Order: sequence, then C-alpha cells, then structure tokens
Amino acid sequence: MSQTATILVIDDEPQIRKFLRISLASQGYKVIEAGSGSEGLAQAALGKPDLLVLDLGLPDMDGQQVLREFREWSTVPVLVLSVRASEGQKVEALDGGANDYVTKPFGIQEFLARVRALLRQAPAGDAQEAALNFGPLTVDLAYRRVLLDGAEVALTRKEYAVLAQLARHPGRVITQQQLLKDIWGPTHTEDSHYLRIVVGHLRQKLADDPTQPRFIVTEAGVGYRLLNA
Amino acid sequence: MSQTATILVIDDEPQIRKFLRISLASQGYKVIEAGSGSEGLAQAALGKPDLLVLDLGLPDMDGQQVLREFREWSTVPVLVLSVRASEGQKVEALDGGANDYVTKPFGIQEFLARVRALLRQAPAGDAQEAALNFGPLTVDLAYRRVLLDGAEVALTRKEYAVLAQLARHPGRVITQQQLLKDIWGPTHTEDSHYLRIVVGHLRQKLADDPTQPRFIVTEAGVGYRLLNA
DNA sequence: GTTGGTTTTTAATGGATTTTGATGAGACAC
DNA sequence: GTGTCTCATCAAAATCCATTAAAAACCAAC
Repeated sequence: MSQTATILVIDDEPQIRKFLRISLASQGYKVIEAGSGSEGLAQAALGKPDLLVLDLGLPDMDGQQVLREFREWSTVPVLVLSVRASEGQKVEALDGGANDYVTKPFGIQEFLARVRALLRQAPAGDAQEAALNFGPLTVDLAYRRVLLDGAEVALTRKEYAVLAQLARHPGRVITQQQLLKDIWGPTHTEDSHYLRIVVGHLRQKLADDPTQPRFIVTEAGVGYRLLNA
Repeated sequence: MSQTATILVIDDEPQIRKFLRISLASQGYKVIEAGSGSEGLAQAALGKPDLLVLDLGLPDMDGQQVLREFREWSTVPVLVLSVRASEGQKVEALDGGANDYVTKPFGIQEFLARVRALLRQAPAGDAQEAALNFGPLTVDLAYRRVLLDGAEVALTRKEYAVLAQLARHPGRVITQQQLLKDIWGPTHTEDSHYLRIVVGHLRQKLADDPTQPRFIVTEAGVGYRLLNA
C-alpha cells in the first residue's frame, strides 16, 4: 500500500511529546517534533509530514493561529489535542480546518486508532508519489509502470526493482552493495555480477548505451546513477 | 461552492433520529433516515449519501457489521454514534472504517462541526459512482454485481473479492501479498497458488486471455492489475 | 443426511526469469 | 608491455512462476 507515514507532533510539554513519540514510533511511523508554533510551522514545511498532531496550548502563539497558517498551504490531516474541552473550542478548531479533536487525558489506543483513520483517507507519500520523469523516461512508482517515449516498457521484477531504486534518488549514486542488499538480500552483497547483467538488460530495453548513457551512468567501482534530465 | 450534501442517519431510536434530522436540516443538509441496519444499507445504496451517521446500537444487526458491509463498496465518510464509550469499541469501529466516533450524550454544536469537518474533506456531490467501468466490464460494488457486455457474470465469493479489490485501484498493481492478506487472511500470504487459480477462473468467466489480456494483467512474481479502458 | 456449489489440494506443463559460466574490452598501475 | 581490476555481453543451465486440469475436502441450503 504505502510506505511509512511521517507524523509531525507540535506540543510544548516535553513529556507529552516523548509519550507520543514513543507510541507513534512503536507503530512504525516516522515522527518529527516541534515545541512551539513557529518551529512547528517551519517543520511542517520542511519535513512534509503526512499527518499533523497539534496541541492547542502553545507558549509562543495561539494554536488556532498555527492551524490557520498551516491550512493556508496544506491539506494534510490535522488532529488537535487539548485539555480545554469547551464545546466552543472544539467547534472553532474543527471549523478552522482540524480533522479531529481529542481532549486530554485520552486513551493511547483510541488516539492511535484515530491516527490510523486519518492516515487511511490520505495515504502516506500521496504528495511525493507522482510519476518521476527522466527526459523520455517515466518511472511511475505508484502504478509500477515504466514508460519510454510514452510507450510502456515490460520489465522483470529485478529489472524494475533496480530501476525504481535508482529513480527514488535521482542523480545520486547508489552503491552496488546498497542495490544488492535491498534487492537480492544481505547474503548477496558480493554478487555484483547479478547487477551488471540486470543493468545490461535494462539498458537494452531502454535503448541506453553504456559508453554514451542517456539514463543509467555507471560509476566504476562504486555503483550506478540515474541521470535527471 | 458545494451543493447541499445528503446525510444518511441510521439509528433505531426515533427521538434521536428526529433530533438529528432537525439539527442537520437546519444547516441545509438533505437528510435521509433508516431505523435498522438492513434498511440503512439499502438506503445507502439507493440514496447515495455524502455522509453516513451510524448508531452502533441497532436492533437487527451489529453496528460493526453494518459498517463492514458498507465499507465493502463505499468510501463515503462515516461518523459513528454510541452510548458505549469503551476504548476497545472505539478502536474497533475506527479500524473498521469509521472516520469519527462520538459518544452520547454529545453537544450538538460539536457534532455539527464534526459533520462539517468530514464533509469538507469529501465535498458534497463528489457522489462517487459505485459502479466502475473497464470497457465492456462493469464492477458494481454497491450491488456486488459484475456485468460483461451488459450481461451479469456469476462469480464466487473469492472471485468477486479479488476482482473488487483490483477494481478499487484501477491500473494499479496489487501485490499477491496484499490480495492474499485481505481476502484469505494474514496467515495465507504465502499461498500465492490460491490466487492464481482464482484469477484463472475469473479470466475464464470474463473471456480474458492471459497472453493478450483485456482486463487482468499479471505482473510476474509481483501481483495483478486491472486495466482501465 | 443429501446435494450442488465452492474452495482447497494435487499434479503436469510450458515459459520466463534468474543464476551460472565463459569471454573480451577498457582503464590503470607497475 | 604486462598484469590486474572492473565492466559489459553472450549463451547455457537451473530455478522459479503462471497456467490449466482435475480430484478431494469443505460448506451451506434444503
């Protein structure tokens, strides 16, 4: 389905942050944190989270204000936490763009279930998982498809795995060990021969010449790199 | 911007239904009602609501069961109501596909705010077609029916489950593990053979040739995908 | 209980992919 | 120049995968 979701927690109380961090991390989420509203907004722009957990009681600025500014540019789901349980508060937050409102103290199981519910409707990586383009070559990770000049290229499992791995880090060199470990497993990190053959097939199918590469560049003794157009 | 949303209320207590009907209608929503689970599911298929408000305490069938059957074919947001506030109940409902969970008694302002929040993320008139088309093939999730050239195709449970799963993500590769986990359960993720046989039967009934597929494409060693016409 | 239909096993086949082995070309150091 | 290292390519063998058929076990409805 999706890779691990990133969750940004904005809360000024360190012990609550720690509690949430541990709980969320134990479920496999990647957690980033902020202790104030301004820091939180900065992190939100930087870390591209898939979900925002926001405590309304912040020292530097009003939580509602943080929510409002966040919603200026993001549609990522927001779960608001608060000790204040007044109905007016809840209505204000929900109408201000929050997707859920949980009052402290809360059960961690319910909290995690609400996190799952919010992430379900907006799957992780939805933002970044657009198709990647490398000139005439398109690698669509969501659909597991590869197009060359608009025509679909039929790739085998290993071929696709190598290309996808390279495509995930455009322009970066991926070491042979990395590729071998991720695709063949940690027991085959020495078999760089496999890699050469698969890359050979890939280049053939993509009409790529190793001496004059359009797509896959070999970095001798190190690994391979996918050129970003 | 948005036209009036339609909200389906499933609750067996007439006075609560009346209360919700009046409150929701005063906000301009169109309200349809059902007093039992089976009636609710029928109304859900018929009335194409934009939001479902579901009370878990129903006389004829378990609320969780209603939720589960509804989620078989619809992604419309669901707000669950319940007097029982046990955390386990909430987790079960949220993981069963509910988007929010409100315990009675509740403040009507907060309830309406949560309704607004749910409708915001899935705007009214988004009235998603429950029937999906793939050229001559139609998969109607709401009625659990499959039509080929307008004629109904009789499918077994597993066959339908596999086809429906593929149809929910048109063009996308669904991995064998995914299909096996969702349909046979997490203990059978290794039995990819089952899958091949069911897909074989499906192709036979849909007059689909694996070497020249109209509908189901096999991605060797990975999974299957349903071609979107 | 019997019956009809469904799901699960079992088995056989052909095809495709992956692995293995062998060979040659280029780069670089000595 | 020679030897060594890495890379690329070709061809075969071995393995894995998909498809099909058919029998056995299972279930639900009657």
